[in-house]
Amino acid sequence: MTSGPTVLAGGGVVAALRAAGVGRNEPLAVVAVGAGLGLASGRGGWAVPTGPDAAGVVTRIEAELAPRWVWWSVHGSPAALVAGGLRPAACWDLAAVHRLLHGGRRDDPAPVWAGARGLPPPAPVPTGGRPVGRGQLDLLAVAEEAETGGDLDEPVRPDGQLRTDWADERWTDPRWDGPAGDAARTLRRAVRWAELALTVRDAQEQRLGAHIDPRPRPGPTGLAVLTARAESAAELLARELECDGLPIDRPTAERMIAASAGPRPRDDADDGSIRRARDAPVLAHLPGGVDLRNPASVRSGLRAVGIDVPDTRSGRLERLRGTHPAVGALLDWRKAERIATTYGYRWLDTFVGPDDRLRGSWQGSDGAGGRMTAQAGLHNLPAELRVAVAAEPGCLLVRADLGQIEPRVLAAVSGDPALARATAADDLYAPVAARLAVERPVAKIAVLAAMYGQTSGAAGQALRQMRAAYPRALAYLDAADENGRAGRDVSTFGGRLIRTSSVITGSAGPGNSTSSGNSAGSGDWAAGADGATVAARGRFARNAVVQGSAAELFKAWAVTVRHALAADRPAAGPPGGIVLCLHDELLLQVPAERAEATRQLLHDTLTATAGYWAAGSGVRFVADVTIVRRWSEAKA
DNA sequence: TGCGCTACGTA
DNA sequence: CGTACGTAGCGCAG
Repeated sequence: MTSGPTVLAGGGVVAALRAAGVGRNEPLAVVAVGAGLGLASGRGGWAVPTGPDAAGVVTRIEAELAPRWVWWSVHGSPAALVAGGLRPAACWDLAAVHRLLHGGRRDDPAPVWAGARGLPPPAPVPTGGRPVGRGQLDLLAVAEEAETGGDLDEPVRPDGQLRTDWADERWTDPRWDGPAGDAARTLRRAVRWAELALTVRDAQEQRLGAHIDPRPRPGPTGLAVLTARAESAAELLARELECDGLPIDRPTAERMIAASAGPRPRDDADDGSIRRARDAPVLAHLPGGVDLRNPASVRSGLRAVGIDVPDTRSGRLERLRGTHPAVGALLDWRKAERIATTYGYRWLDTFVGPDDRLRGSWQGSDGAGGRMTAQAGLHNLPAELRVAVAAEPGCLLVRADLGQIEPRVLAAVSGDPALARATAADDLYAPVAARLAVERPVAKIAVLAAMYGQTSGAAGQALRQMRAAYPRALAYLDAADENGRAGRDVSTFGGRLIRTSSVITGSAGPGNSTSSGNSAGSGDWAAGADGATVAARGRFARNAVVQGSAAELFKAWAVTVRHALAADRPAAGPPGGIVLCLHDELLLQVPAERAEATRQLLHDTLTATAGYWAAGSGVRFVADVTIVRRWSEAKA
């Protein structure tokens, strides 16, 4: 270590790594800095001055050696590599695996390191590089760290935590190198940083391997490790989705927006008159002075024409469509207004690039159960706008969705043999209905009520029947509910820790009203909450174990599809790829002549994924695949 | 300016 | 008093 890492020329890096024994699927940590790359494997560390071609060098290593790339977070320095075209087959995302093991949504190296070393999590550090949350105390801590940390080339503080000025990955601080920087020294730090990443990975894998599988399964690698790999790849996929975008037929999008919002306004005054024109048909049915964008005003306006409603939600008003012309006009207006405000010209101009691709940021795992999330409306595009999502010339869209994934996942994770038998049917609700001796719609309500915790209405009786028919599935859900009520953390099937004790969501979530923030310890968690809040936390946990496990299966499938598509990459022409992930649905764009083969690929990959994910459970998963030009042509 | 509320889009 | 998420406009507090 005193002699420093080996310095490799960019051209000779593949040969040198191969000579050192770096091979397929073998962990190889990478850190990209301005001057080049820091690489580390179990066989050594290498500094690779690349200049601006870092992505090219890494891509060559990938093509020749296909290691398992290890990075602190794909949102960190590797983001530039992905943006530069790197499309690796395998990776290990320390932050993603950290979230799997410890819950939460932290993405910065400091808590990842702390988690791997069994240290308490450090205070959050925003992009600015300064801790937040306790004000001056943390500023003092930073100063203290600089004083007591000793060697600036040593990333670990005396207390075992990471130095924050290392963790923010900006090693060109003039305190160290002077304003001009010192490229060689920065590269040495990058290698050290990569070596640390490798130690974190090893600790994570050991911890994952120690996870006791909920059900016995064949093969040497437990589900937790496989899930860690899939979650890592899902974060990578998220970056790729950000880069590649969703193909949009811009003229059609413009036409759809114009139909709802009117023509594109030339200026503010024009915008005002277009808005007034949109409002006019509704206001004609209401007394003067009503503000359509103010629910309270709308409610009093409706009362003035004899419609008395506690709120003006569309679900409530829909039933009153026939009673007064104002109702229908208002509902139609609301739909148009949604397009105009959220998915209008501003949305188009902001998120659809000159190459007619809709791009937003993606998270591979967010929220309670670790679903993927996306911005820019990618996850809540109104159905009527899907007509504007269209394959480019020479390509087709392939849409695949997992049928009834949540009850099937419930059957797998709970190990309920009767529910597992029901998954043999394409329509799971049919055998459930037969078993409960009820109509199919009732069976569906009963299953959903069990998973979501609904207690009111027709669900009550059906729920009792469910409990009798599928006791093991219901016991699994009830246990999650009870854990949530008590503030005990729960786990998904793949081993994701769901912290019921500190999650903060909306008012319906477990962290509402009186218990502001996450400061409350788990001890007074249940005691301080009222009955409704406790019940909400129970429902949250009940749902999270199913939704979260389903998210893991979905992502495992998605990244398997991604991998298979890359292996199938045509010699010439555009490669096929995933362009959208939507909880239980994949949207692919592929060359037209490959569409049918892609259909088969989707089924095969699901079989393979479910084969290990739900091994031994007897649960069948099904995908519905349609090949279309436009997303709207796929049946819902 | 920031936050809670209402509302509505998706799964 | 069925879950999760993202986005926008309004009203209010600061």
